[in-house]
Amino acid sequence: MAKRTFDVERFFQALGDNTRLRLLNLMGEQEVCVCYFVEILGGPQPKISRHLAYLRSAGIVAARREGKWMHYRIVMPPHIGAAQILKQTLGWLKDEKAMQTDRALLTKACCAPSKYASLNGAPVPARVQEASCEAC
Amino acid sequence: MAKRTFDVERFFQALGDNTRLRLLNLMGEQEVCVCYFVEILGGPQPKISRHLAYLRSAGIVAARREGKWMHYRIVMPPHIGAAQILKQTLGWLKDEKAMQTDRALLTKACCAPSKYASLNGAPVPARVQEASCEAC
DNA sequence: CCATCGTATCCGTCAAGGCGTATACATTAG
DNA sequence: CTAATGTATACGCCTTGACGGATACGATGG
Repeated sequence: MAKRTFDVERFFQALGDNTRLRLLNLMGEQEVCVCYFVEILGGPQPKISRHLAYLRSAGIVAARREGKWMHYRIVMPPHIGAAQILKQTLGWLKDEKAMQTDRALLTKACCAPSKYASLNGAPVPARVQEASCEAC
Repeated sequence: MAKRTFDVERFFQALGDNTRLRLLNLMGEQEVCVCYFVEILGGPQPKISRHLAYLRSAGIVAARREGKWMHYRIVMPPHIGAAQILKQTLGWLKDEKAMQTDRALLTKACCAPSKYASLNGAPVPARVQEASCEAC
């Protein structure tokens, strides 16, 4: 189904777009529902979906369906070198101011999804569900 | 002259091409003349030149003229995160079989440039010049 | 069943970028 | 000066991919 040899070019190309970097940053170690991406990044939903499909085709993220909601999470590439690069990139994104803002918005949205008209009843990301949510 | 804010997208896009990865791998820590790139990668010279220009525009390599020869070397990006990614990428390339082959060809070419018809009189890369050349 | 909601894919358009070929530029040799 | 050599850019062609908008799909609820 997937490619048997990891495509290095595709991997770096997947990282070469700011929207995709923002998506990866929001996922971090947790699984996030598409509706939050749409809410936070603000663009039209097909745009988000297309970038997620790109990341999936590059072997960087995986999707899981839960009812009508799709959850995306980062998966480490089978290639050791690429996995290290990806980890390092995620770590560096955490230091970027704009990325921190995105993450803060995600935390807020997950703690009070009812505040967002379009997110009523939306599932909460896995990691946030367990802890750190009473901090809000 | 150069961009004052480092372009992250451009940086990753620069790494998303196998020809450019091969060029970076050949440079490693040493300065290499364009004629060696052409010799080893085998393609038409304008192709090499265009990829080098791309790397230069992304702030990853710098050029130095010496007579009619141009020497290219890797320069660490001003962005700390990007610099780490670049270092890690270079380290991983050293483990790739195809990349090792390229490096071996460069060492051979530098030790016996007269064997290559098109390289007569070509300048030898800085690092090879100093040491490790009697190993051939 | 049909309606609705979340998500994915299709469509046309456009810009970026890869390629080969031809040509321009820069430096040195004669 | 002109010729030759190393390198860079210009050109045309083609593919990839980003976008907005429309539409299709999939699951749930009535």
